[in-house]
Amino acid sequence: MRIASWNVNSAKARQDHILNYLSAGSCDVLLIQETKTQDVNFPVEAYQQLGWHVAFHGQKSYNGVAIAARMPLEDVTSGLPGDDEDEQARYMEATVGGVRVATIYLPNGNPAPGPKFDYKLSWMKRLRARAGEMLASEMPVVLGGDFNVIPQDIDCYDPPGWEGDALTRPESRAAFYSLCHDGFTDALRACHPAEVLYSYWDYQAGAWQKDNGVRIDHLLLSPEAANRITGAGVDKGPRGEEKPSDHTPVWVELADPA
DNA sequence: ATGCCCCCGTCCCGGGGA
Repeated sequence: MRIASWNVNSAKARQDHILNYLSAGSCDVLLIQETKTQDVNFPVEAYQQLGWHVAFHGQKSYNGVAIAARMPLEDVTSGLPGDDEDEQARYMEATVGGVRVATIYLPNGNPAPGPKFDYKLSWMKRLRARAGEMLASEMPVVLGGDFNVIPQDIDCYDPPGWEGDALTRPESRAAFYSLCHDGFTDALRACHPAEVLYSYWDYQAGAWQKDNGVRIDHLLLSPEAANRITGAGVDKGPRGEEKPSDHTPVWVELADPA
């Protein structure tokens, strides 16, 4: 089973890109972020016509996540627990093919320091709490999405230029690695320990052409899922298409359960 | 030091993104 994650920067503006990606057999499950549309306007019929299942959790203009899958989606839950006041649509879970998946659009957190950075860190604390519950379930778990964290300097084309940014600050990296210390595996880094891998290139200043990228889209696997990894990588194709998202998909392949 | 570009919306500018 191949699970991919893609921040599409608008489900409607990127509808053809997404459907082409699914039709091409690129994955079995797609974790989608930044749908930027309310649930009432989500183009659900387009997915159903392809024979795919889809669940979505959105809001007007900003944020929004979705999960598309060949197989039925079970036990869908929307929203990250831990703050009833938080109305930003950034998190959803489902069980598909026996794997518990989460689609994550983690807050950017800039400017840092400041209230937006505080929100990012508190959100990551809530994510760690929820992730701990999922670990305890001993299900195979895949946390996939736009984490808005550049884990290491190798994941950034210009580390000095990004110093102090919310995506590279020590507090952000520590919160990301606390998930790893708890037992989650960064699938792309585990499969490619020394390779430069990027998943996002800014629209501006010819970043894509110059390969000025960063790796901020991640797939974190619980031990029960990590034991089944047969490969992981970046699909750079979609970033080079006409009117692309500024992110490109990352994927992990899991062997069938033993 | 700033903007480059792109998305959205009771929409032709401004807020937000990373």
